[in-house]
Amino acid sequence: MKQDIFQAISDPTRRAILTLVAIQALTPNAMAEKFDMTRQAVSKHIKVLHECELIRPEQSGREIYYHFNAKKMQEFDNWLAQFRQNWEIQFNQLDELLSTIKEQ
Amino acid sequence: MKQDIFQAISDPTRRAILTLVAIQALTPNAMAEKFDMTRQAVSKHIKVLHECELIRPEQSGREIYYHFNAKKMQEFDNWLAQFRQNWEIQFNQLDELLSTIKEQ
DNA sequence: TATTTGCGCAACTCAAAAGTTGCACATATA
DNA sequence: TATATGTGCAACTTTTGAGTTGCGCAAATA
Repeated sequence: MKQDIFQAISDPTRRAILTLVAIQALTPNAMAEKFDMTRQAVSKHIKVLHECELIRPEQSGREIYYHFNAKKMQEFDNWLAQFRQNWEIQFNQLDELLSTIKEQ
Repeated sequence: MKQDIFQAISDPTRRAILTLVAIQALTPNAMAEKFDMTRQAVSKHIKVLHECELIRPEQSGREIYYHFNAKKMQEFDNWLAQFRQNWEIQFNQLDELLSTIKEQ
C-alpha cells in the first residue's frame, strides 16, 4: 500500500518518532522504549514512515537504524507554499486595522 | 470532538477544500460541485476543518461562506520549523560531498 | 551448537472515520 | 402563503487504521 506523507504525520506517535530520529538515528527497540505500547505497534508506525520515505533504514548486523529523510519532509514545505501568500495578505490587513485604531 | 490540524489535513478532499477556499470563500454547495461525492459528505469535511479553525464561516442569508484561516495554517509551519535545521545540515553535507568529488 | 536477541510479517480485535440516506429548519422566491 | 433552496444534524453502513498476540528468521553470544 502506497503511503501518503500527510496521512503519515496525522498520527501523534509517528510525529514523535520523526522528532526523535531527526535528532539521531534509532533502532525500533530504542524507539519502542520511549512509548507506552508494544514494539510491534511502534514497528507498524515505522513501516508507514518508511513506505512514504520520511525515514530510511540502515542495516547494521541484526539491528536497523532508521534515519530521518529531510528531503522528503520538504514536500510539506512545498505544499504550504500555496498558502504563504494568504497569510501575508491577512497580516497586512491586520496591520492596516491596527493603524486605523491608532489614528482614532 | 476537538480536532487536530494534522488529522484535518490528512484527508485529500479536505486539502482540496483548503486550496479552493484559500483562493476565494465558498459555500458548501459550491464546494460539493467540485467533488464526486454527496453534499453531506463534503459538509462533514467542512465541519472538521471548521472545528479545528482552518476555515471560518460567514453567514449571508441562508448561505454560508467559508473563509480560509491563514493564521491557523501557520501552526503547521511552526511544527515544520523543528526540522528545518535538519535539511540545512543534510544540504551542507551534500555540498561538502560535491566539493570533495570536484577536488578529485 | 544451543540460546538469546532484534526484527518483520500475518491474523485478529476494536475503535474511528468516511460516506450514504433521510429529515428538520430557516431563508428566499413564486 | 405555498414552494423551492441552502444548510446542519442524526442514524446507519462500510472502510480504514491502531493496537495486540503469535510466529519465523537471521545475527549475536554462550
